Amino acid sequence: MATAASNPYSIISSNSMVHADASVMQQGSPFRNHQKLLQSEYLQGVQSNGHPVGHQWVTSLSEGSPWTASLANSPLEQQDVKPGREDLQLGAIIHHRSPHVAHHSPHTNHPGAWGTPVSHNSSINNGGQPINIYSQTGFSVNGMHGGLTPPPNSAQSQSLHPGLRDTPDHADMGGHHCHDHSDEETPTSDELEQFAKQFKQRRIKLGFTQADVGLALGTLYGNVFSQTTICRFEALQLSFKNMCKLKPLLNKWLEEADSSTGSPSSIDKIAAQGRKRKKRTSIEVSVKGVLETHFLKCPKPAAQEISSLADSLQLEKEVVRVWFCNRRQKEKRMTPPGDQQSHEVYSLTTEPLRETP
DNA sequence: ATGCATGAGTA
DNA sequence: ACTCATGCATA
Repeated sequence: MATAASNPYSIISSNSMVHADASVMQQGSPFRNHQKLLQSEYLQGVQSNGHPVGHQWVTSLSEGSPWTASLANSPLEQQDVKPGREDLQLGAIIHHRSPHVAHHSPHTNHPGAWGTPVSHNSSINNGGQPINIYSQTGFSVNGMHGGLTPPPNSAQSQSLHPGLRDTPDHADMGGHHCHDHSDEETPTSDELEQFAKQFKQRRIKLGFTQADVGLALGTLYGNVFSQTTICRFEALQLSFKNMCKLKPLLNKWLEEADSSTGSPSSIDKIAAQGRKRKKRTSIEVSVKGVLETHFLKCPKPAAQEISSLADSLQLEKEVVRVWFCNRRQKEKRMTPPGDQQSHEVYSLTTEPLRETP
């Protein structure tokens, strides 16, 4: 009796219309839940004739097949294509990441290896140049933070030093100058955890939803993020490297956010184009169990094995393959499933301590 | 908050 | 074909 009564095969339902009015994704912000209001046409007032950057968000989607349309839509990447206005990417913020990333342990039983920050070069190049701040526009047009009246709370702001971190350790790469960037050095997993928690607190206090932050990052720095990503950041459900990359951005936003409390920040959003996406196949719990079992035995099944597995489970091979990919990714997150990084001392089963005043 | 999915970059 | 970063859709 799972919900997946429909055949996993014919999931090519064409009824997956884009309902943009779905506003059910709040994580329970006590303040107010903003709407999504996507699909808004974002028109560039100034359009360069030659438009050096090839950003195509105003896609036309000349698709012929469902989700096979290969649009070169890369919303954001650390390489280029900053979906911002014309005022950011002029400087060619291109930079390359490290030539080599030495990390790849064959074993998968020990995902929590974040205690040892190996050499992670800070691939986040934040020039930190004085970007022009938001151009405040009519803040009620989008129905955004027009009503955002954060209580002038300025009390319990903890002491967060953005950019005051001791260099953890990076003993590798013999013979190189240590750039004296007292800012974005590789944080420790502990610092990340703290920051994430801090960030969440502040965010909520300021009355922003995860989605808001994601959008704001886009308008502020040109990197839009979804609610999902923000959520995962707060929950430390990203890879270590990914966390490191996002931290400075979110940190920046934090500063902006509480430095301009009450001020209308222009939050325009970029229209999300409609790109057909395959309907999410829901795998029955029983089937998931089987997959899990297989995963424990062999996290990386060969193609053929996947085929047979898919066959016996009556799933598309692709679905099974993706499942394994996602499963592997999950193992690599900072907070692996089942592991609770309870930071507070609440009543534990093994601890008779339960006095919470 | 998460599960399944997409796509660029790699090996 | 995999990893990785990321997000739509959904629970």
